[in-house]
Amino acid sequence: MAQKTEQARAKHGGIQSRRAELLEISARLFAEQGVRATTVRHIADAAGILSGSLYHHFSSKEAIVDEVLRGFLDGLFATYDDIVRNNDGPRDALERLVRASFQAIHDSRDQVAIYQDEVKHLQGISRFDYLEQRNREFRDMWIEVLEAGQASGVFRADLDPNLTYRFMRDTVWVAVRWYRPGGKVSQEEIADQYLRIVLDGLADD
Amino acid sequence: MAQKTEQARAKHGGIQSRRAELLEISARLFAEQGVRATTVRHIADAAGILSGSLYHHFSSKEAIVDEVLRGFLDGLFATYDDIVRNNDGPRDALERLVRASFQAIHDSRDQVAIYQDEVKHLQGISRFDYLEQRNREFRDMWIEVLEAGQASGVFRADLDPNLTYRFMRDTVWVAVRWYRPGGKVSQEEIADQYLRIVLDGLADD
Amino acid sequence: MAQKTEQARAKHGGIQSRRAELLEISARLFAEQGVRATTVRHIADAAGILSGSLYHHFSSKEAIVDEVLRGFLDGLFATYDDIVRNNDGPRDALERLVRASFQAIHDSRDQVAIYQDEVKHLQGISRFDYLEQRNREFRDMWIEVLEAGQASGVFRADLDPNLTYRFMRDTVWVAVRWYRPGGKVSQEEIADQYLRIVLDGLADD
Amino acid sequence: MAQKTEQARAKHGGIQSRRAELLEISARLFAEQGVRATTVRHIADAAGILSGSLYHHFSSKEAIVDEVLRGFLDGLFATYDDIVRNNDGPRDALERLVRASFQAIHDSRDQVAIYQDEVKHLQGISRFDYLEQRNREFRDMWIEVLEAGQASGVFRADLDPNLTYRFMRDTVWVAVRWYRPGGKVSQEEIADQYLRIVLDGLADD
DNA sequence: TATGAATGAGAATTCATTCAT
DNA sequence: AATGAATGAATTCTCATTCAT
Repeated sequence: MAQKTEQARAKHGGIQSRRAELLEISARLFAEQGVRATTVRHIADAAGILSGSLYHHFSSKEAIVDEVLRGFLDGLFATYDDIVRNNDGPRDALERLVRASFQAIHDSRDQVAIYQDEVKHLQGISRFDYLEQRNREFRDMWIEVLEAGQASGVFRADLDPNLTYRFMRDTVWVAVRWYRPGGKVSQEEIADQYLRIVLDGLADD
Repeated sequence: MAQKTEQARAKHGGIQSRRAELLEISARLFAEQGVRATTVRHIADAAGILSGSLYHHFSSKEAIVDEVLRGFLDGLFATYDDIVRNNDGPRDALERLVRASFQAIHDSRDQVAIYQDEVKHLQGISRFDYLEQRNREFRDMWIEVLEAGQASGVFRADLDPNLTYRFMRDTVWVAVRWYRPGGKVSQEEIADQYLRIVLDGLADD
Repeated sequence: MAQKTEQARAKHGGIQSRRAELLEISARLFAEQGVRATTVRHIADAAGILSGSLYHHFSSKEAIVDEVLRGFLDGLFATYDDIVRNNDGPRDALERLVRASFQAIHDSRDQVAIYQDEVKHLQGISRFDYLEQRNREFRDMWIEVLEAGQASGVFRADLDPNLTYRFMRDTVWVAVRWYRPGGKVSQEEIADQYLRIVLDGLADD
Repeated sequence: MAQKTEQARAKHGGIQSRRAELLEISARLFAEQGVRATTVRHIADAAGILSGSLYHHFSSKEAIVDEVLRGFLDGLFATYDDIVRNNDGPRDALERLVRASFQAIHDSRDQVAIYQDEVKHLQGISRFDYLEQRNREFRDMWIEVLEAGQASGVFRADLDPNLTYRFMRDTVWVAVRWYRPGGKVSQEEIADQYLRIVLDGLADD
C-alpha cells in the first residue's frame, strides 16, 4: 500500500515523474559533455532504456534541451523580477542579483552550464527564440539597477553601465565552469568575495 | 594570367601560404560555429576545394584545431612571460596582464573563442595535453602577481588569490563573446574600464 | 452523464460499435495519407486513445487494412454478380457495371482509394491473396459482358476486349482521385457522361 | 586508350555519368516498390555502394525523387507544348497528345509510374510545388484542344471538357500500371485502340 | 595539389508491437 | 478497454577519412 501511494505520488509529479527523471539525466549529460556530444543513446543508456524509447516521452533531442532550459530561465526570471521590484535601493538590489545568480549556479549547475555553453549555437533556431528574449529582459533589469545606482550616487558615474553589466554577468555565470558544490569554498563565500571585489575594488586604499 | 601569378606568389610564401590561409578559414569557422559543428566540408567549401583535398595539407581535423590553438597559446605565453619578468611592481604587472589579454582578444578573436568554447572538451585528448599545461602556467603567473601585490600591500589581503584570479580570468576572456573589433568601444577603453572596476570598485567612495 | 449514455449506446451496437468506428477512422486516414504513411499512432490519436490500445481491437495494422478492404470487395462482388446474372443484354449490363462502379466510388470513397493505391504493394502478402482473386473475378465478369456484346453485334468487333476492359476499369476507378461527393457534378452525371464517351465516342458524327 | 576515351565521355555526361546512373537505378526502384518503401539502402545496394555514399551525390532521398520527376515533366511539357502550338486542327492535336502520352509511358515507364503513385503524397511538400504547376499547365493545354474541337464542331458539344479531360488523362496515364514494353501489344496499337474508343465509341453504329 | 568516388561508423528518429497494471 | 512505458528493428542522414587518378 505504502509503495502504491509512493508510486501514485511520483506519477503525478510528486517527487519525480519518469519524465522529470529523464530531463534530469539529460541535463547532467548535456552539462558534462555538451549537447552535441551527448547522444540520445547516452541519455537512454543512463536511464536504462533503449534510445528509441526516449521518443515516447519527448519528440526530439532538441525538445529535451528546450524543456531543460525553459524551466530554468522562467524560474530565474521570477527571482530577478522579485528582486528588482522589492529592494532597499540599488546597492541592495545589485548585491541580491549577484547572490541570486550564484545561488542559481549552486541549485541548477547543469542548466547554467548548458545555457552558457550552448546559447550561441541555439540562437538562430526559432524554437529557442525565448533565449534572446530572456537575455534582453535580464540585461534590462541589471542595467536598471546599475543606472539607478549611478543616479543616486551609490555607484561611480564614470563607468558605462552596459559594459559593467557585461563584466558582472560574465564573471558571475562563467563561475559555473569551476564551482563545485560541496567544495572548499561555499557558494555564499564566493558571492561575498566577488561582491567585495566588484564593489570596493582590488586595490588596497 | 594575372590571377595565376597572384596564386603563384601566395604559394611561395608571399603574404600567405595556402596552408596558413586554410588555417585562418578553419579558425574562423571553428569560432563561429564550434569545432564539432564545423565539418571538414564546411572548411573545404569556404576554401573552394573538396573536402578530401584538405588531407593534402593536414593529417586530420584534429590536427587543424591543434595547429590553430598551439600557435596562439605559445604567443600568449611569451607575452605573459615577458610581463611577469619585466615590470614596475605588481600593480603595473596586473594592469599589463589585463591589457595584454584584451589585446589578444582583439588580435586573435577566433583563437580565443575556440579556446574558450572547446578546452573543456579537448582536455582528455592526449594530443591536447599542452592546453592544461599552458593553463597551469598562466594561472601561476597571475597568482604570482596577485600574491606579490598582497605581500607588498598594493592589493587587499582579505581576498583569496585563487578566487580572484578565476574571477579576473573569466571576465577578461569571456569578453570575446561580445567584443567586436571596430565597434563603438575600443579594446583599450574596455581594458581601462575593466581595470577601474576591478582595482577601485564599483562603489562610489 | 449524457455523454456517457451516448457512449454506452454506441458500445452496444446502437448505431456503430467501437470497432466499426475505429475501422472507419482507419479507412479515412489510409485513404488520405496512404497505408504506409498512416501510423497506428495517427489512428489512435484520431480515435482519442493511445496507440497500444488499438491492439485490444485488432491484432495488427495489417489486420485493419484487411478488414477494411475485404468487406468492400465482398459487397462489390455481390453487386457485379447480380448485374451479370440479371440484365437486359450486354449494353444494359455494361451500363449498369459502370454505374455501379461510380456508385461504389460515391459510397465507399475511402475503400476504393485504398484499394487503388495499395493493391500493387499488398499483393504478395499471402493474407491479401483474395485481392488478386477478386481482381480476376471482376475482370472475367466485365470481359464476359464485352464479348457477349461483340458476339451479338452491339459492340464493335475490332477492339480487343482485354484492352477495352482495362481502359474502362482504369478510367472508372481512377475517378476516385478527383470525385468529391456533394461537389458540382453528381456521381450519376459523371457516369452518364462517361458512358456517352465510351459508347458513342468523342467525335461529332 | 579506347577505354579512357569511353570513361572521359561518361564523366562528362556522354553516355552516362555516375549521377545519371544512380538516378536511373533509383527511378526503377521507386517505380517498382514505391518511394516510401524504397530505402536508400535498397538504392545503394542496387548501385553496389554503401547507403551513406549516396549522399555524396544527392543531398537527400527527396532530392533524388525531385530530380527524377522534374526532368521527366520538363520533357513532357516541351512535347505537349510543341503539339499544341503546331498542329492540323483539334482532332490532330488530340490524337497526338494521346500518342505522345503513350510514347512517354513507353520511354519513361518508371517516371510515369512514380508520378502516378506519388503526386498525391508529394503535393504539399513545397519543394514539389512544380508538380501542381505542371499539372495545371497540362490540363490547360488539353482543355484548350478539347474546347477548340467543340467550337469547330469536330468534337461533340454535349460533353463537359473538364470531365472529358480527366477521363482521358486518367485512362492514358493509368495504363502505366499494366503496359509492358516488348509485350504482346505495342504501345502504338494501344494508342490506336484507345483513340478508336474515345473518338468513335464502343457502340457499333 | 586537387578531384571524385567511396567507406564505415554512428547519429537522430520512426514505428509496429508488447505487456504489466 | 485503456494507459504508460518500453522494445527492437529499421530508416534517413552525417561526417571524418581514404585513395586511385
